Amino acid sequence: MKNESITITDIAKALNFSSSTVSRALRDSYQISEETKRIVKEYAEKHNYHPNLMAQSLKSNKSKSIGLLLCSIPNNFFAEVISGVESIAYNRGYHIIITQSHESQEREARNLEHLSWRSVDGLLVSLASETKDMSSLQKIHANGVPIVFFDRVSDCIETHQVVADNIDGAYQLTKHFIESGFRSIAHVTSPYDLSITHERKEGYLKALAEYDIPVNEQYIKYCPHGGMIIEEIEMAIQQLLDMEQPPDAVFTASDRITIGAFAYLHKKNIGIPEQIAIAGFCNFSSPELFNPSLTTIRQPAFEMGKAAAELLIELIESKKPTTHFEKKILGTELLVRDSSVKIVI
Amino acid sequence: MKNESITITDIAKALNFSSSTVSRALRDSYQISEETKRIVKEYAEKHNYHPNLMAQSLKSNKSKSIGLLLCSIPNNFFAEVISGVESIAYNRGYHIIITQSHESQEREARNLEHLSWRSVDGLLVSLASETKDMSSLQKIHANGVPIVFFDRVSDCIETHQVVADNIDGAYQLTKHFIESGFRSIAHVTSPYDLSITHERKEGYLKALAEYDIPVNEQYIKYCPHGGMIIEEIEMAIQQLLDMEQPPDAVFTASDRITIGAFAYLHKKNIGIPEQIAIAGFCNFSSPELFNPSLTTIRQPAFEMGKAAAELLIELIESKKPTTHFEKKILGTELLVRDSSVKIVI
DNA sequence: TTTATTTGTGCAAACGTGTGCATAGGAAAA
DNA sequence: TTTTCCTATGCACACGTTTGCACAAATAAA
Repeated sequence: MKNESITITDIAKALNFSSSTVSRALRDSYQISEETKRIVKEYAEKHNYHPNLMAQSLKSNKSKSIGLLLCSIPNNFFAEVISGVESIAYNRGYHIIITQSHESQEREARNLEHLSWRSVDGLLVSLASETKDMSSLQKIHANGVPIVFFDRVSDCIETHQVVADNIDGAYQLTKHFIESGFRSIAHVTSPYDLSITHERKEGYLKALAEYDIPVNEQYIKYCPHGGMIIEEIEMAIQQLLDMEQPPDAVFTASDRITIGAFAYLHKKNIGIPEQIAIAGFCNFSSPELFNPSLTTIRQPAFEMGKAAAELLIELIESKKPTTHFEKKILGTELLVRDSSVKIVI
Repeated sequence: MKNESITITDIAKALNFSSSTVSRALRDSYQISEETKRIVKEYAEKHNYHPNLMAQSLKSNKSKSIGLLLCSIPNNFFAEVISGVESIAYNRGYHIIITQSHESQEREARNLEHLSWRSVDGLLVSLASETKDMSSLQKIHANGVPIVFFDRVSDCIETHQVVADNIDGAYQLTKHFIESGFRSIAHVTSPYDLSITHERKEGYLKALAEYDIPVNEQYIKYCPHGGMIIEEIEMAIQQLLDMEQPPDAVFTASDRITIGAFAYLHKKNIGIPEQIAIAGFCNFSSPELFNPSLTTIRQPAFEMGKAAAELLIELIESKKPTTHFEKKILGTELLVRDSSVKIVI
């Protein structure tokens, strides 16, 4: 890599061409004769030439990199998203720069700043649950950096969005609870302001309405930090259990909340699903091994990553400014297991 | 980022200095008067100047990036490693480029090639289980790119290594099995050639020897693809179960093998731990929720990532060639749960 | 006063590519 | 034959930074 690297100038000298001719030959310019192209390409191939990406970047003002803004890497959902993004980016010649917000608005803003210094060509963003102030994101976007939202989206910027079908997923799960015989279904969910929170609640309410089950606002609990703080999950569950009419089932809205709530019920020796059934959104890898096996709604995380990356690269490479933006909604998968099955006594 | 970006030349023009003076002032060169430095820095601060990293890279031939070569991102162990690496790299001004080998030697070689084209300043490598040919790695290293191994290490290159204390972890777990009353302890492990395989087997054998338990070679099963192919795990377990004297406990050597084996026993309705106990290396996040709760040895993945990144950056930035290399061994944690407890009938 | 030294600044080249413009040589048209 | 046009190539500069060297001005030493 250090010693063996050949430059265009080296090739030019060796073949007695000018560096511009070599450059054009390698890029298949129409101005160069076939003969010359052949000679140059052969020599380049033989000497294992590869363009210096830093020089290209400097010249073209394109870094061939895309920034990824998400909550936490060791979270199965995001890890799968990353994997999906990588699979596309790799083949299109982009590399990805990952930053973690850990749900903190302040870290998110700092990360955005860093990414812009790195002059990324575009951004894939899943908002931190804390985030209310979108100004830094809007500023970057206004400066011409394309952005694609995934998972936790926002309308503060007019651009593509890639999400799971949160409404339908929540609807299917709630419906499943109802059809299994549960009537008092609680909902423990993410911070109030997130897009996913609204959508999942919408699906939940839709199912309840369809079966004429009255909505009990006491049954809906928000976790302001998205479950980053385990106590907020535990408190929510405990409040539900302490109610005069505790729910007989609980629908949890995210990976962390689902696992946290499940673990808390375990810790408190509360029978699942006898005392309370539980199921929710979760991309954890082996919920079938849980005790009892856990009913989940899986999001197509890998595909979401792929789709988001494809849309972003399209935006980056498009010549004319894009005017029509797409909201890509990918289907979820309800996997019914023991934690949501009514046990008739 | 696009519009607002100010260059050194802009500052120079605005303040009527030459660009070299500005450059030196910003880098605190002793040649520049305090007064000038103050003026330049103030202006830079005010106009939100940030150096163009691509230009710096081109000039210095340092990309300020480090390549990460690992098996799979959505594997909790590696996800935690990445997070650890990121936490260090971020603060030291490096960004990381992640590539996945999916345990394939061929993809690993391709990734290495790509990373060298990207002119990374250094590499963090955990070998794919298939890999036998180290020549491409050695070539890159010979060209002056520092490399630090983590987890799956090799002696083919003289450099730093960061590993978990595999011998002790395996020893502790095997000892725990023995002290719980198990005597026929099988070992399902990774491909024969990996460093971790040897070390974990060594700890296993050490514990057996200590308690004068004869080694049954039939009890040791290798998974040539490290469990990427689920069938090889299932076959290994089935072979153990089919033996005339089947083992009463099995020690599994990696995340994937542990989960795969556990799931297979589930599927086959084999009582854990009554018929066969199981425990192993596993960085899965919630093994206490399994049915039964799963005894694991946790590796300090996040710390391993941090340590590896620190060593690598030290290598990259060191002026004189490093001659003394370190093998950093980080302690593991045995978490005893129900899957490894002898049930007395 | 002259000479030597220090201090602060600018010039110009370099890193490796890409590209607008000029031009030499040859072919085709007049 | 002269003029026009096309083809293939080279020149020179730009991208933003860094750095060796030169040099002017100010100061210190002789």
